[in-house]
Amino acid sequence: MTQVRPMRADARRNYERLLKAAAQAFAEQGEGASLDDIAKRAGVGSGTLYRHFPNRQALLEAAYVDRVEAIGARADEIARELPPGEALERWLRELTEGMIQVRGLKALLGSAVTDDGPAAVTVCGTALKGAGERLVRAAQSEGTLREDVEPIDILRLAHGVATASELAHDDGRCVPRYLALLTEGLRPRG
Amino acid sequence: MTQVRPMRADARRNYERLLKAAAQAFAEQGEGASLDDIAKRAGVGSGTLYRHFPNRQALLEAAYVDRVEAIGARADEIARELPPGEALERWLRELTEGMIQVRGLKALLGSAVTDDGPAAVTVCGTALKGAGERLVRAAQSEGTLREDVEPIDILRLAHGVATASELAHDDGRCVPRYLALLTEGLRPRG
DNA sequence: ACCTGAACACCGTTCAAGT
DNA sequence: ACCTGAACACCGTTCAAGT
Repeated sequence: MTQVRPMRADARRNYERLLKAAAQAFAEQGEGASLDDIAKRAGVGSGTLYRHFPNRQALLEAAYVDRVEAIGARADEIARELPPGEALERWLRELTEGMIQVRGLKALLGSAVTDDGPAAVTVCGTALKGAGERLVRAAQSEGTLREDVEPIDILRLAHGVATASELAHDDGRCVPRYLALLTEGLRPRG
Repeated sequence: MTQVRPMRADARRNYERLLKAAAQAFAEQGEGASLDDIAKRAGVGSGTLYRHFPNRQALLEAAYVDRVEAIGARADEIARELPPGEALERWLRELTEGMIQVRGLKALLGSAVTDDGPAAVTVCGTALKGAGERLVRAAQSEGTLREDVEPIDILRLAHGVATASELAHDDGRCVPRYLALLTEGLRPRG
């Protein structure tokens, strides 16, 4: 195990300022927000940003982990309230709507569920796959979800539905319809 | 009708060189290919590129119209060979695979089917909507496609499936599976 | 150990000067 | 009428100098 020495006080402060500034910037301008601008907002040199976050992806992930983990936790809440099939549907709707409403989140989740070489294990990715896993298996045991579907498929398809809905430029009003088509396709053949 | 005066010989030549260079660059590097690089490949000043194509979107569209129109034409060919429901499925598969195999095409088709203000009528968009329209209506009359689905929905969803498949990084090997789920969901409820 | 900000490379876009 | 390429603004990334 690698010992994580505590950050120096100024480093820790800068780190947190960067996260806050990043969350704001991404929410306002989407995943493409200028990194230089984020450093400026945080009152920090651009080099400091790179010291803490080697690339945009890392910053995006750090800025949104909490939110993604909350989505993961929602899966368990919902599972307690609804029968498996409905729970999965419900979670997928919240997930998809989140991707549309919170700018930058879709991009993050996209790369979190991407098979990109061996190092593709991100915190967000594992959180989502874990949450999806439980819902998927439960629905399959119940018999309301096809057996030939993996959690990762569900996540990718949710991303696809979010993308398709975005093309409509109607603030996600067609999400329910597109999701209904998907969940219909996901039912086991009778 | 606006009379289109023929271009001056050198202009016409540059225009074509740009198209060729653009098609190459987009195919190699995706829709993000450097415009400056395209101008250089075409042996032309960067200002000339902007004179002919006001923005990346215009260039991308011009470079790929032929290909998109070919996809549109395929719709009619397929419609002659197969019953409506199967024809639609088949066309969707070719469309989706095209978006994955030809770099830059997905982005173009995405913006071609986007509702983006009143000026969203692009050549590629209308070609695709026309082709989709015929297949969709035929399948609906036949009773193999839900009535509450518009051609534009189909195109957006195909884009979504392509996006979802891309996340797998397996060169589109999961396209058939994801498309099968979609077409299953598109069947009328019995 | 960490920060700063100048420096560099690269890109999109405009426009004065040229034919 | 059209072309060229320098000029400008902007961005990501690196790194020498500083504390």
